[in-house]
Amino acid sequence: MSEPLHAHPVDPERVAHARARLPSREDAAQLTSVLSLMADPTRARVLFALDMVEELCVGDLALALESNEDAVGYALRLLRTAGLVTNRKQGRVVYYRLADGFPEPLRDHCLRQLIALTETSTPEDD
Amino acid sequence: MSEPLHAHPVDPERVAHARARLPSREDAAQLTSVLSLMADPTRARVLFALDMVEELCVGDLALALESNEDAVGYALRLLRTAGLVTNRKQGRVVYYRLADGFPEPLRDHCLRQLIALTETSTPEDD
DNA sequence: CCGTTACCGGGACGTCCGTGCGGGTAGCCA
DNA sequence: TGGCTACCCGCACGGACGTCCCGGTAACGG
Repeated sequence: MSEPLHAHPVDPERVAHARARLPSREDAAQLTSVLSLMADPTRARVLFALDMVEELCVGDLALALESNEDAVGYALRLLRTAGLVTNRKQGRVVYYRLADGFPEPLRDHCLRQLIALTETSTPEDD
Repeated sequence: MSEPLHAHPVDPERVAHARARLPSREDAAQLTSVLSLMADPTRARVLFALDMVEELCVGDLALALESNEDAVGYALRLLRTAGLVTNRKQGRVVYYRLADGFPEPLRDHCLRQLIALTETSTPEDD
């Protein structure tokens, strides 16, 4: 059989310690769903752009990212659905910006920190 | 034609501003590749666990996560390949821990901040 | 009023990713 | 030495994801 019956922990203390304060699968899923949203080049760059210039319409966003409207539109749809960005419609132009409730830790600690990361270089990926 | 020729930016200033300091696609890709590694419930929880108890072997890790060895093994393989964790083999047991070069910003600002996020609650996901 | 622009939405397709399964190796124990 | 344990690896399947393509709607302009 290949199914694990690793019935005897090697270090039961640590197992208990870890298991006790580990996020539940649901919490982890919720967390990773947010991370997944940022874990895409297009969406991440959309967020970066909006973090910098506050507000942009779809076409301009596509221009700034040097991408096409399809990709940007799809990215915005997901971000909007998740509540990370909001839109304001003026005439036939739709302006997007980071949502008011955009998680500050994400913005301050992740978005910006991670940009710094890429500037120095991430860990070796060999 | 469906292809956008949105030739005239609505707000050229902001477009230029954003485009100028936007991470390149490669940088973004590199960044998101790291994020993608964390954007998975199993891998994220593995990292959380290792951040707490410093060192765990594969079987114990599976126990702590209440997962199976297959999932954990696969997660560890990717994390190891990316250089985010290191392993130490003692007898037939392999102990894993966060790599020395584990990006501190990731650890301090993301891992822990994000755990706090899930405890209070993430943004509305309606 | 007709055409164009800016954007949204759905469907189809190719691709990647995580999981489960089976087999393989190295170390322990009797 | 033989069996068992802890772990790694490769493969095939299913599902999710992103992109392309097309049609649809609402606003502006002549």
